[in-house]
Amino acid sequence: MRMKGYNVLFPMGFDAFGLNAENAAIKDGIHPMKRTFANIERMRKQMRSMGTMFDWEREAVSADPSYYKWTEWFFVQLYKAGLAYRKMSAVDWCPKDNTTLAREQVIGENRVCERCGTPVIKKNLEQWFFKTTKYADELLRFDEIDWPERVKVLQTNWIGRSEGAEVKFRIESNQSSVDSDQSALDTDDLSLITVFTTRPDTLWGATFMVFAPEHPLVDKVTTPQQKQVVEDYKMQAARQSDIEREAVDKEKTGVFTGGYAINPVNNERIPIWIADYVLMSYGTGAIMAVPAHDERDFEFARKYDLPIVEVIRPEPPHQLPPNSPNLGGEIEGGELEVAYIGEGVMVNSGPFNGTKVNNEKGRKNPGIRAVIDWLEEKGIGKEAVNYRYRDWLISRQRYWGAPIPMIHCDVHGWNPVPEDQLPVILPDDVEWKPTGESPLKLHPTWKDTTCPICGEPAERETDTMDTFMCSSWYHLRYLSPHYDKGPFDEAEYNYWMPVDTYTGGIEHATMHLLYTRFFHKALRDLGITKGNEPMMQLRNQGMVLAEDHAKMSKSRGNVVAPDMLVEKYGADTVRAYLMFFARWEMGAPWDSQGIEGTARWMRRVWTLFTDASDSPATASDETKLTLRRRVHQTLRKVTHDFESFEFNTIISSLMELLNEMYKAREAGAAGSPEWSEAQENYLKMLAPVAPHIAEELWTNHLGKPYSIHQQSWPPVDEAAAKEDVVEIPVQINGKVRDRITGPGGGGRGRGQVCRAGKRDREEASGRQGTREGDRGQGQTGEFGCVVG
RNA sequence: GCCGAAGUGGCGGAAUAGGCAGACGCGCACGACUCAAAAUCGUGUUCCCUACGGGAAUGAGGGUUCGAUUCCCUCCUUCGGCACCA
Repeated sequence: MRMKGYNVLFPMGFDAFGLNAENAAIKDGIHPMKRTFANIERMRKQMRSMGTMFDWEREAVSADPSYYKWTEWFFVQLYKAGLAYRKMSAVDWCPKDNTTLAREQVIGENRVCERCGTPVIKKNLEQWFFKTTKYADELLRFDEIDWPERVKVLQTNWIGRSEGAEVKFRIESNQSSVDSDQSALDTDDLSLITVFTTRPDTLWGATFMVFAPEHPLVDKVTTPQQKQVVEDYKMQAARQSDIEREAVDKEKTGVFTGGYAINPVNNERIPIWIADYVLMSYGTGAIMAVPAHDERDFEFARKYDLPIVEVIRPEPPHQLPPNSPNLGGEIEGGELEVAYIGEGVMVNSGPFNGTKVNNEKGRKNPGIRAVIDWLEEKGIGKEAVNYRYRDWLISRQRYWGAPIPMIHCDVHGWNPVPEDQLPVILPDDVEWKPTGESPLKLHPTWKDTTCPICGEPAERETDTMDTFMCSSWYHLRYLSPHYDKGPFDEAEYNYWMPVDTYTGGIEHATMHLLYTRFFHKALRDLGITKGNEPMMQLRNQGMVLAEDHAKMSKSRGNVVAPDMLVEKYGADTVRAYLMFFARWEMGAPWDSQGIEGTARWMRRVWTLFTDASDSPATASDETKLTLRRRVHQTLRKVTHDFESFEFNTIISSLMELLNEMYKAREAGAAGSPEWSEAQENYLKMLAPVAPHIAEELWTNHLGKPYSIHQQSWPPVDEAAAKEDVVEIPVQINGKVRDRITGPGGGGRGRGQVCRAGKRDREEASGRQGTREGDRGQGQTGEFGCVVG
């Protein structure tokens, strides 16, 4: 890119806070601060030895107070904008790391901690959150960015948008309610319960309601007779781990509360049950159950003998294709065998009987659209959207992170640390080894401060921030890491931002990459950043696995150390091999033998350029033209492949061209202008791959001015790259029958169909005797070809 | 169950607006140089066959086409994500 005349900023920095660093420090017994900065120093050395061209002037380190001052500042800005808030809820807790985690940091169906792999548990705690859900809809839009489909799909699934309706059900007044506070139930607000459904068209089939066991209204609806079973069930549900509870194949369980609700569309009295298949954390924690058209409700209704009312009926059989399977059981009013999820017409649905229902979601479905309009008109429900996405929990009960700059006063509650007092410095004299408590809480004096409102004694927040907070804005700090009047210098921002190309692993898809997009959009609304997206082009690199096909890790002892390789083979070979040995986006297991081939190539490059066998050019014109054609074809390919991240084929093209050059020299091309051009272009193409050898050969053997890295990228001479003869095979029945040659037409843009003739296909087949005779009988086959 | 990605030699991987599959490299075999080895250079290396010739083959099976790794349909396998989300 630099050789193409762009000003490129390739910064390097260290996201040095966080569990990884802290846990490693605990293990080694070395203070995380000391350990972290020692590690950074070692990595800087490794990077330099690889010949990387980072702009070290712009290095940023998130664990440095000059950095986390602004991490804290951003927190304050978000707090002031109402995007940071504190709430009590059931949160994920890692029992090994002794901290809460964000929903994104709980991985897989075993629900393990993203850092240490320990299964997480739920705890009811009051924690700080960022209101990421406010941006859910906008985060689903990717039209401005060139990101891999994979990442977009992962983010879309993670946000999990579903369209439907909210419907209000009245809870029947229950004179004999367990709750002694009768008045609570008498008010309209509390006697209404809202449910979310994606299928409002099935409302007439709602024959019971189910609450999550933890639902706050459970006690209110439970009758004295049912109190004991309800309490028992709640206890049992609470004891179960999430994994047990969420196991899909588990048989559904639940108990009747004794209470009833009124289905607002037909005033039917329907029983209210509690069951653990309804989750408190999604929607409103209560559902309307439509057993005829929902598999889960169906299973539950069957088990507990609850009524099943069919409200969607498949179209009459004569409209179905013959032999189509019985869609959802008996149509003639009998008992359904399974829940029917497909399309059809509404029945038993009062004013909507006969309305068609298809498989579309939301308003695109005529049945759903009609019912939503009707609900809104009647005031008993409205169109609604629900997400599985949650707000971002950022509190960590850990030491090694940026302090959350908030102060709690008994009188004035929570208030941010005044901006002129930032940063809140992370003290280094704490007991940072694990005790199960927030380390900062145990510091004798650190938390003592005064309330910014009244000046009376108050306490600091002793939790620290999730490190993903640090990494949500580090691209901005690179712009001006030494700037102290703000998080970044606006002039630099205007010059560089947004990030043109961003690379990283796919594992960040629903964490860092989602957080940083949220962060950018939130800052945009605060007037701090511009544009809608922080990173325009994203490419994911694969992972280099160890030779045993496992992930490289110190504990497995299968790590290949880059500095050892550099020492053995030199930086150029290591760099080139890393580009060559696997597809960049895929990654592959390391192959320590394969690097020999790349080393051999480097030696052959060296030999070709340093052998003093440049005799007067004796090669034929054809040899020279062919050489030139190969050079420009390679140039075209290499230029293209750099842009599309196909680094492995860059190396193989350069290897091929080198082989061609050896042949051309053999044929006496050395000394000709074409030879010189080939040499120059070869080194220029080699320069980004193997910077050291390219420079050495450029300045010392070709005698060109220093530095090759400041040369401009050579343009492709399309005329020279053009093949002058193109041969197209013509095949019949998979056999090559004929060949047609024509002038090379410069690659693309061909499309002239030439009718080379007509031939009876059967005759052709018969002549080869490879085809059964009844094929294509009597037909006249026509074959064309395309000439370039 | 739902969503997504990927299946090509012993290995990493090439080739997709359809055009001689296996580029390039690893490994392996043979040869040259050498007293010898290493390095280097050269030749060969998908599989099968009555082998100067022919046949099969890009996860499996169909389809479109003169021609399919590439486009369409149905499956299978592997990996990743989500999952009682109403």
